[in-house]
Amino acid sequence: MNFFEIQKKDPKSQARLGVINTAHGPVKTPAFLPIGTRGSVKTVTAEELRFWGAEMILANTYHLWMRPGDTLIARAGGLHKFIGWDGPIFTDSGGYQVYSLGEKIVSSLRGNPKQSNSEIAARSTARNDLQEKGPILKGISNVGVEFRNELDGATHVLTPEESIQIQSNLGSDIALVLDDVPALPASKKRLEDSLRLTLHWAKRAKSHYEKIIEASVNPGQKLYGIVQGGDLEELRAKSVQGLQKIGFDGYGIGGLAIGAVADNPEIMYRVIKATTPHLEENKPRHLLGVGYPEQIVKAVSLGIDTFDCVIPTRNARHAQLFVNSKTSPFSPPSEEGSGEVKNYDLITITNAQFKEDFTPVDNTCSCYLCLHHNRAYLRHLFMSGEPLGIRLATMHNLRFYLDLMEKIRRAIEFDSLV
RNA sequence: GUGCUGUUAGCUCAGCCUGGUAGAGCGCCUCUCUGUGGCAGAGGAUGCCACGGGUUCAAAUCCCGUACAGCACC
Repeated sequence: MNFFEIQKKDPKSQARLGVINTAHGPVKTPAFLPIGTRGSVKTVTAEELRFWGAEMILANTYHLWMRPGDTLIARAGGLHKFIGWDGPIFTDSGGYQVYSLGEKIVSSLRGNPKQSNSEIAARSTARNDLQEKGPILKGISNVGVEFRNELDGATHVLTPEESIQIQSNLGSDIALVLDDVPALPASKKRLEDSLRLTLHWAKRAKSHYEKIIEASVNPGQKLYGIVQGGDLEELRAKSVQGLQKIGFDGYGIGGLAIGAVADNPEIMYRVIKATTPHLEENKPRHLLGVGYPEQIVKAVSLGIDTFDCVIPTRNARHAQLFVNSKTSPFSPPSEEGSGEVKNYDLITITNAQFKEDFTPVDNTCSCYLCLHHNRAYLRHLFMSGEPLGIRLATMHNLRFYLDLMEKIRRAIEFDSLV
């Protein structure tokens, strides 16, 4: 049985319908992975996730390393047993924290919705500087990344080997190599340096993986390389070549859900378009950290197989819910440009307009929230700080995303994607 | 009944002494969030300054009275 099997290719796009066969079972693709950074998809149970159609979840190396510790989890019998989820688990390498923990330092630079390009550039420069010499993220070097743990103030160095070792102890089904995630916009030199480092780390990660995989908590664990290179197409191609030389079971495509790229998805589409043709067809492709529903649909059409993103779960905690609109999910784009089709509204349930709205959040949805409660009640729960509001909203948004993936798979099957 | 203190934004209060037509915190309203941030931030609305007189070029501010509240004493 191959790790990845393509069942059908869409005749009109690069989309693929397939199955990833992991050591803990199959994952139908295209797939969305709910995020459970600390070994928990916030507020929901494994049984609920499975019921809604989640087949694989994502957990985070860095956070579990810090607490409760990967060796403790290994003693518990691995992450699957520890958290009570016997389905496939995908682990991020900690590479993103190179970016996100630097981000925390410059939080005062965030939050302005209408930023000029120069402001975005200033933020990116600040982040890149911090990534090199910031107080929490003390430094990136050939060796690895030095973090100062916020929990106890101690410094820890995460090396490519350590990241693999931790993921081996966790026993995830798909592991990622440690990568450097540069903020965009960034200079060509910064991107070249970053890519050189990421490839250097990837080689060391693979080498360590080969040494320890037999004795790992999960010997069936697969390893993905991560394509970097910022917004420069030639660097992305170079990145793919470098990874192919090392040899991986699949690919993460990184650095496309942050900063200037998040603000302008066209960059993301351009980079994906320039990347996927270089990748082997029979290896799965994961787009790290993306995204909004229309971005997922578009990325699938460009040849992406799996996604993970905080949006459905985090936005739920921030009172924002996805609601289906009347238009067909895959009707042709009305305007030229991205080819995105936005077929939903993102409502903020705390808005005063819902104070006396006694209708369901989404009357086309069959989740627990929509079947049993109305908007006014959900708003009340949020306004009162009742935890149930967050939980119900999380359930609804995950249901929305997992339904979207089901619709996408069906659309590929019946040639009706876009 | 007498004395003292108080009455300013939805709430809790600052400003009064030394006059120049109002502030804070919370709440409320809106926005932002892409390999997690139950976080954080940005912006916004709201006042017959208890009421009635007076002094003054000008009163939340000084003076007099009234109402209401709290405390103390009868």
